[in-house]
Amino acid sequence: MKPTITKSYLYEHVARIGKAISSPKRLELIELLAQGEKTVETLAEQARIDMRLASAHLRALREARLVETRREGKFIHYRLSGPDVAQLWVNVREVAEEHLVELRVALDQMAASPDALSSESRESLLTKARSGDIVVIDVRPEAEYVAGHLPFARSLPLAELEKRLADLPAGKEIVAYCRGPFCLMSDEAVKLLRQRGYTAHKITDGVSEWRAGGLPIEN
Amino acid sequence: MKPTITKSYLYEHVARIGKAISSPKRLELIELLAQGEKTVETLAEQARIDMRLASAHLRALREARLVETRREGKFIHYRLSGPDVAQLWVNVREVAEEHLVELRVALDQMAASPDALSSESRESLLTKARSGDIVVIDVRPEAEYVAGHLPFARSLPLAELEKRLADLPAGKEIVAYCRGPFCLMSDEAVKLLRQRGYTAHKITDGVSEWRAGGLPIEN
DNA sequence: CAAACAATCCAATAATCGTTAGATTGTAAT
DNA sequence: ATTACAATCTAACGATTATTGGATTGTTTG
Repeated sequence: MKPTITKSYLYEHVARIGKAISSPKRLELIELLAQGEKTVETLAEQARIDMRLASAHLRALREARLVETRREGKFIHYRLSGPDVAQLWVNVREVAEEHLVELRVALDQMAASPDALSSESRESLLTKARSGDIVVIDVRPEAEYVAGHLPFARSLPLAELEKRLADLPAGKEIVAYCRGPFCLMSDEAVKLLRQRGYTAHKITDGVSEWRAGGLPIEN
Repeated sequence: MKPTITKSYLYEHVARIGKAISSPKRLELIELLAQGEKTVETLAEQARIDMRLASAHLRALREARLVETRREGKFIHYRLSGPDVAQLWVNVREVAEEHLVELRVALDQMAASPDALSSESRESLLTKARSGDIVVIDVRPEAEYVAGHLPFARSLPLAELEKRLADLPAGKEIVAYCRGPFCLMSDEAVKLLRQRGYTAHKITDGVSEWRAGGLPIEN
């Protein structure tokens, strides 16, 4: 017997996606997964929550078909089920930034340098990076750099920045980025670099924002 | 005293948007509001729910700053607080269609003619409409047509279609549209037109989908 | 086979949400 | 003022959700 399909049945399914992104923890997990495939353990550690809680939230995300899994030995790797999921996260975050004043003031207070990029400055950044005029560094963990990074960027994880300062050319302007507007690693990198006499600033774009802006990502 | 701003505080605010769109009824209200400003009464009637329930859901949407209000006499008119909200609705719906099989099969069962538009076919539809090769009819209530409609479309509400058939040229191909992929008014219009000997089909695009496709909307 | 460990499952609690009913507010018309 | 009516508010319920602790599954390693 065929189930009666009502109009509200359609909205119920779309609401499954809404429910999945209605929890702060799950949004954080999505943002982390937008940086690349990760194990439950890594996700729990990076989101600073219990592994069992992470597992429960990932289950909810999987039931909404926003994430998929792959087993490798003892580990289960989670990934977003498509680039449209990362795009959705960016979209929701942008709507929130546009309409929720509290979020805007919080972002202003947190970020040392707001430096939001318009699409023109994205292009000009790309040009300057290509010509070697500036040095773009990716301060996320190396695994995330490997999974995808901005063009012409080199990997220089925040944790290793201090001991690998020699890798950076002396006179050049440094541009740091990390996971996106909510990530503070690039701020810390800029702070450290300026203390050491470098000319450095950050951009709020992460890989997802860059891609959402229509620009290419390297692997 | 300044509140301590943690990272999770940011995600909590984004989750407010997620919570707002985590209810089927609220999604339906958003879709209705994407057709233009409406009173609570109209929304309750068109969503087929009690006005008090509609009011409660609209309150939730207003607290998430997705809708705004305007008073006019006894009536309170609700509207989306920006075009990005309609765009978000389209985005969430598309993610749901992409990943939730149940939704896709339900849509296939409901719609007589699926006819999803790619961006090329949108352009070619526009060309044919401009040249007068086809007649595009907007079968939504007239108020929604007035609030914004596809280029070259004429208003012919489903409720009046039968008695206004004379308005339609005899030999021409008719293309009907309504509120979007979840709306069945265009299907009913096509059914009626074919019974009367017209060559008619529908497109699933509504105003929001059309705009999300980067094409212009007329007023 | 046993030990170690990643990850999930199960059960229980507290908190939140959706819905309904009844009472109340605000505006316009008589 | 009184009436009518759009809309909101308040209270209450049952249902759902987030979180935690403890037990269990599945895999690798010795």
